[in-house]
Amino acid sequence: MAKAPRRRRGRDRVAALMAAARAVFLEKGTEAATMTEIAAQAGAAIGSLYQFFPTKEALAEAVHLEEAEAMLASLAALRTAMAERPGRRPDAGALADRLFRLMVDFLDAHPVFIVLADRRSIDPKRKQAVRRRLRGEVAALFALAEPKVAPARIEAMAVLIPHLMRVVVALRGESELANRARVIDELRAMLVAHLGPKANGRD
Amino acid sequence: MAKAPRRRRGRDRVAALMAAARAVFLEKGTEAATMTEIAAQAGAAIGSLYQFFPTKEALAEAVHLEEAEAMLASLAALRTAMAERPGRRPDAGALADRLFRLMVDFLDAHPVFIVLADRRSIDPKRKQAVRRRLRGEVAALFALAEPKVAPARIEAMAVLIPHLMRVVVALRGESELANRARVIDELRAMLVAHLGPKANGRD
DNA sequence: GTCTTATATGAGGCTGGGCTCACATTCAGG
DNA sequence: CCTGAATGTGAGCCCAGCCTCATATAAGAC
Repeated sequence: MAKAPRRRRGRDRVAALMAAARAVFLEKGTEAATMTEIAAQAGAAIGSLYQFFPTKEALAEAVHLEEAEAMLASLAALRTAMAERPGRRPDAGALADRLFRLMVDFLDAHPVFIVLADRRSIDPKRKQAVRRRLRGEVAALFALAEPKVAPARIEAMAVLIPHLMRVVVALRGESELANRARVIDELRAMLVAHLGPKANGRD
Repeated sequence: MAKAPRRRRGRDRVAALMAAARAVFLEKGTEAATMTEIAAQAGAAIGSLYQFFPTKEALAEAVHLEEAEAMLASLAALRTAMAERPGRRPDAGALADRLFRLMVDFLDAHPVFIVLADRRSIDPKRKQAVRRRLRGEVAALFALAEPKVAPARIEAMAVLIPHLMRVVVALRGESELANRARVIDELRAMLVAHLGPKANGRD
């Protein structure tokens, strides 16, 4: 955002514009979405949109960053919760289960996140930075849960688990799929079993 | 393709045009790719491109279909090979391993396939039809390998395994990722173990 | 109340890119 | 050869969509 709002009305406008952007980006994708439609959906004139977001790319990046912060906040909350209860720490399998569910819930509330994380409209450097932070959080969680697991393995899971969300999103995108819940559950079970107490012996 | 080529020269042109389309779609995505650039890369005039493909969407669909047929052909070949050796049939885990590797290899040779399978440029009905056929092949393979596995489970895996390829593609798309191979291997191991001899007891 | 600055507006400039078309060239069959 | 069909060509039409700007209004400071 080039010019941050300074008055109350401006902040409300920006909130409405970003909400509209989320909706339109989700429905059409970032490239097919038009600035005109976003402004209209927010009940604003096109000029107002450009008042706060100098380009379409800047708008996409602002939304992407906001979504990413929400995701990171969820993970950070989980981490502090775990840190405060050293006695009840889950093992790697249980943690993976919680992480998977947390991310699925997040996608319910923020379905546009992966759309933006994928599309080319956003500067690869920014996407990379977000991924790095995300992985850092996931790795920290695993390190907290089971400090003995090999760092290379933790790193691999920190890369893999967020990417598994793409599968969930793709499954949701299929309109005519009878056993969607079943498939998602199968994926979760696969992950949890892989990290379960009996399975973390590999190197 | 609205007008199929009738002469030798026309067939060569179409081949060159589709090759260029694959390259440009892969590099820029279907929406950012321009018909002008595709024609140029094929060494053809823009008019020649429109001679054979009446619209950009038709071109994308033609490429998508061609890629899909190649994928289906690989699977069909595996199936007939298996059917001809009833003695040496792999169990579900071993089959999943072969399938995973086959698909990864396919993505090496046809990296544009998932790009097209994802993007909105292609009619959802067509994409759905391709997915259905793909799932049919995978399910048939599992049914051949282990007829005893519950149909619902086979169906779930037939949905899941192709979608796992999205993860592989996403990993490949990350330029600065040190342990890419390691992560992909972890994913494969996870899948194979899930379907291995000790694991297919769930329902 | 007045002044300054933030915010609002939407007609229109401008450009890129999908697509057309009138005309040129090549090829196969007779 | 000759002729018609297939193929090749690229200037340019057309329009959607990003973005600008001149002008108007609201809101906070004093």
